[in-house]
Amino acid sequence: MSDVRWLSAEEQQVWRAFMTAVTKFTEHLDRQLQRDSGMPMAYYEILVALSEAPERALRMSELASVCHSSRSRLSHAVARLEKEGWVVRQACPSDRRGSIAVLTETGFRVLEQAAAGHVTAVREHLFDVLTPDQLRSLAEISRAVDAGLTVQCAKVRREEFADL
Amino acid sequence: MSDVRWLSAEEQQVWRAFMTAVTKFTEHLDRQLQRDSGMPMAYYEILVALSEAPERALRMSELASVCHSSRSRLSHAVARLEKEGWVVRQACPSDRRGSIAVLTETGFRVLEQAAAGHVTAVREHLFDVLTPDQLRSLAEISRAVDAGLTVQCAKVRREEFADL
DNA sequence: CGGCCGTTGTTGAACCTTCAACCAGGATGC
DNA sequence: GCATCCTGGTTGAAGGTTCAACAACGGCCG
Repeated sequence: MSDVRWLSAEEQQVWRAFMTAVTKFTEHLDRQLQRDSGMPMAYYEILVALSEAPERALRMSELASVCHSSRSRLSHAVARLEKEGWVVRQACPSDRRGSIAVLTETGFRVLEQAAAGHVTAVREHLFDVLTPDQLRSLAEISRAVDAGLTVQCAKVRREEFADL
Repeated sequence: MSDVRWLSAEEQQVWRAFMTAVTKFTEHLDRQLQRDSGMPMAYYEILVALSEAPERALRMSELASVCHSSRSRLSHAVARLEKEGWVVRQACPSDRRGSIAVLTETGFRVLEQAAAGHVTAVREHLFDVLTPDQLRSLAEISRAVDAGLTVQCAKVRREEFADL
């Protein structure tokens, strides 16, 4: 257990700088959306996903995977979005278990409004403060981290299988 | 209002890759800590901050600023940590409004345990998947984003003053 | 001193997320 | 057909965060 590879002083610096930036950044975006459009970022992303889908509709499970959200979370979220009148749920014709979330016209207009402020904030605090080189790096880094997590999760799933 | 500088296709790709990576990464860390040590990452960071402070003690307001946390959040969090016996609150001798959070011996040991798994996860999914060059980039990028947010917040505060 | 304002910290309500439990419907094997 | 298992989706409770309101204290200036 004591064979932990602790972080060096420089590594700690990088790590903390990273976490600070990410925390402040996402907090800023979240607050902006909440203040200007009355929804947290997770809900905004649900609306975006729906708006880009054919017919502006997606099955709950697909929507969950597109949004990197758990089924449960999505269920609660869509319930709220439905109460606002931004989304409606329809029965799925091909699978009677299924539920299809559809973006309403009202929801689409709300999304358009929200997008303006959100994109502006993203540009202002991410794209405007980075050089083109840094942006390319960020893309690479993001893909590497994502890939690392995906591999790891596959490995964990294999181990779970091994347990049974 | 329509003078929004929307994102180009490439910019959108970078933006989504970034958000996906960050979301998955923080979610992974949070889940790891919750599972193995029974605390969310925000609470872990409170314990870390206390452990590094002289006497392992900090005033609530300082603790809040070190952890980038609101007073309210910290108050709730410390209440929970106190219930676990990991932290105790003492009156501040120099300022009778003040409250001082102190890490207990139990809390310190819990933190040591938690740190092993946490640092391992961070190394595995961040440091191990990035090249030294990418790490240097990431540090720069983080600092740039952080700086951009800090400037912006200062500007907002000035505008609030202007309103009055 | 006494009034006023800013700071410190807590509280409760509302909201969001997580987790475990659950129901209903498909899919598979006998 | 039916027993079994897996999948899709919802629900309620527990825990975390946010926001607004508040109480208590310090600091400042008349």
